[in-house]
Amino acid sequence: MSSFDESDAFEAASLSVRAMAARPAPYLDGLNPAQREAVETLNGPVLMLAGAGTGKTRALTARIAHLLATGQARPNEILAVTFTNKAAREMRNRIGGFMGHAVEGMPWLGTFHAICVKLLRRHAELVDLKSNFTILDTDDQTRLMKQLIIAANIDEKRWPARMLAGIIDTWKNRAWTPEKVPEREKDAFDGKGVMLYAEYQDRLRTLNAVDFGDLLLHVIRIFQENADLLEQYQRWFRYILVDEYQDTNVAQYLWLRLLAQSHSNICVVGDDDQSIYGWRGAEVGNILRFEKDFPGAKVIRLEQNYRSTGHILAAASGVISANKGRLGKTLWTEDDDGEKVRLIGHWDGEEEARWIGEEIEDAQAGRGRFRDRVNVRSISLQQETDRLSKGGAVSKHREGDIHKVNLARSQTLSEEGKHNFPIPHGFELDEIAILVRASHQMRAFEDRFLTIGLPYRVIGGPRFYERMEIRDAMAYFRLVVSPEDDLAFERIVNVPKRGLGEKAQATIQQTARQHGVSLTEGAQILIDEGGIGGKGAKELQKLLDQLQRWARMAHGPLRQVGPSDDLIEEDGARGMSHVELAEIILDESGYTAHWQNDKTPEAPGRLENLKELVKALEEFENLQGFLEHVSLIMDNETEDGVPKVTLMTLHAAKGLEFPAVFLPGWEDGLFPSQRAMDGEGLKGLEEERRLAYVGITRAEEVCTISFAGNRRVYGQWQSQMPSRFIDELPAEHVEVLTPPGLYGHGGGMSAAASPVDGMMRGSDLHDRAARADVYNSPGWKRLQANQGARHLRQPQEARNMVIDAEAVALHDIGARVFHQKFGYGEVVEVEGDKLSVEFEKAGTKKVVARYVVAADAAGDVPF
DNA sequence: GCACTTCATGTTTTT
DNA sequence: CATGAAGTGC
Repeated sequence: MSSFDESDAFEAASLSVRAMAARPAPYLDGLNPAQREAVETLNGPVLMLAGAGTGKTRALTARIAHLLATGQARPNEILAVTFTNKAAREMRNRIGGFMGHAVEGMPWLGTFHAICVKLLRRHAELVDLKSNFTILDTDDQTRLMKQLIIAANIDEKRWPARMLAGIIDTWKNRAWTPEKVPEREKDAFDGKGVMLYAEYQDRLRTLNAVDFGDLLLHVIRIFQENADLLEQYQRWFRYILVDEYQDTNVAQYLWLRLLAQSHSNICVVGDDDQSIYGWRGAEVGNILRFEKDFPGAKVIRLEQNYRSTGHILAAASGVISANKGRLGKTLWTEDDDGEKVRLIGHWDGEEEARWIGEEIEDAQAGRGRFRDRVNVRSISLQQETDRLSKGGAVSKHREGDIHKVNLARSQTLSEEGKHNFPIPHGFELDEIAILVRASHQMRAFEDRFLTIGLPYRVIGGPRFYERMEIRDAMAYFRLVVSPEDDLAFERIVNVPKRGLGEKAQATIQQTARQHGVSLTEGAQILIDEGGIGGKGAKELQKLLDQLQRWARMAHGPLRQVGPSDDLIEEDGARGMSHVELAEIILDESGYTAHWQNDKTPEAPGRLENLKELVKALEEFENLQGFLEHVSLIMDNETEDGVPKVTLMTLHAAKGLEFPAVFLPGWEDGLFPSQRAMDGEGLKGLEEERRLAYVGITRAEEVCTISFAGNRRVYGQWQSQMPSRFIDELPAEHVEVLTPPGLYGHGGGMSAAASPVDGMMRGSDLHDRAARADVYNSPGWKRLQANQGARHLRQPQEARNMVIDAEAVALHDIGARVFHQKFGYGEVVEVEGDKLSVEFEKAGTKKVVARYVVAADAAGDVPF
């Protein structure tokens, strides 16, 4: 569990304790006046402008608690919409905390999509669907579109399916059905976009399927075409709350407007400065226009920030103030100024990763510049006790209104208000995050952290349910649950290989189409007609039989349909759980074996994932329930309890907070990203700037921004200019650290570095040019002048050299060594200061010699 | 139908 | 550079 989750859990728990003390309205405790107003203004439209870290979720959940506690609404009369399942879950938990018991009901608290699924299952027939429709994910969508593109005889290379998917998605975000796509967009996709869109919708209807966009659009259509039904729901949802309103797209806006227009009891919460999903269809305009859309709206600004120190907040405000057309908020804090935002330039991306790695090690151990760190910070008692108790350093308990906290020196403090806590140590790893603009930037850090054995976790990346093996397995499950799921059939007919190649599959398609049946049935007909022979026919028949058998097993008590003896015997297995069934399916289909026989390095991991999938099944009643769940939920957080540094994109970081944040790669072209600016011009730049704002405001205590003078982009070394956002940082809130790689080396950097490093650095000429760029940036100069550069520490290279000399001498081929992360192994190759080591558990890895010690000296690792 | 090659491509991604 | 998709040869 990450830090924010835990602190929330604690807060919820402690609040529920208060509730039991029978106070009248516990959810009002500790709210500031603005929050309180937001909670108590129940009727009419409310726009809650909540800046970063201003207790938005707190206010939102308290508002719901207030609605319930005052009897204004019953739990099922509140429609509360979020964007993520995580946010919905958190809200549910918090309300539970306020109310002192689990919230029964609240069936309409969820994501837009989850709520729409619910509505659509009820009224599917109104849009020509059956209520058991399947929800396609992006992969299914593109495959389907690819078929349509090929069928329409369009060059699939010039007009790829992914592009069409993107276009249609954009249209759906704007609530454009094929007929409503405006004239100016009609030349999209070689002029065939609209046609393909219409065909795609047709295909979906025949497949009894919808995509994510449809969930919204179908419901909108139902409401528009059935006034009585709409009215019913308008009456039903007496109060509407929307989180992250700045992220809503046109379709979501229309959806909300339909439901809210009768009573206008709609409260939206958002921050225009944190709108970072414009490229995905989010319309900042929705929040900017709210007062016009809902006349008489009360605008409440939450401006007191409880998260970041003064300097951090001021730096963030300075950057965002460059944007135009903001609703405008002035964030302030009672907190101390704290440490200034730290800014540092590096020679290149690797140096940057190396430096951050060392900073983290120092911070973690309370070493180096963190050694004397006694950070006095005003925070709430809960936060502090929670923070410290994670390290097992303190115990905490309550006596009435008094918290007892046993720190190194025992302190007794009253519960309310803020206190100054000396923090006599650095940071735990899970209090540190590195936030990057693009996920490929993570690599440098992963490489580095692996080498030095620093535990890290990557948030985002390929998600669990998007992985090939998981999708394959789920296709099997889908097919068992609904044999007419053609997309699932296509996916797995030949996985594992059954000798059913392109040709055979095309024949199945053809047969199915001729008879107007599903692929499963088509395949059976094909076999019966003898249209397919040999090994393929045999394998196909086997698959079809298996599918039927699994389906019977899935349906519990069997009707007397089993024709053969062994099927009857299988009936004995009717009490079988869906978990066992899943295992059987994966086994008998040969899918497990398929990966067991696979010798690629990923195979073991994939098998591991399959095991996890089966484990995840346990939480559901049956396969159907599970499939419904995963089609909407795509999150994936596995925790092993080891504190780790978090690596993620700025986008993924929205809504989170960390005591220490590193923001690397602030270079023009990277951040702000060139593409964002090319595509959307000023609009794109402003969104990038909001991203910068989001990044800085994630930090509670220490925020470190960095850039590199050189970076390898697509294999080519490029010299980089510091980001224009660096120019926009208000100098008085920034401390410039001298880049170690650029200090005290003269021109002899390449020569002084190790041979390997020397090679990686490229020519001297290039070096000089790049260095000039770094120092010529206006922002850099200004900051230098303002701050006066301070010497930071001994240059990195020089420190390493000494150790390297020892390390290289120590390890020869054949030596048994120990590595902090990979364990014991044997040196198989030596190249300068890099060793190839065959580890007993981790396989063969390249590591830097100084991070490995002779096996018998494993006790005193030199870091 | 499969293994090996060449070739283009290269943000962000709540559901 | 490094990854994935499409193309080529067996």
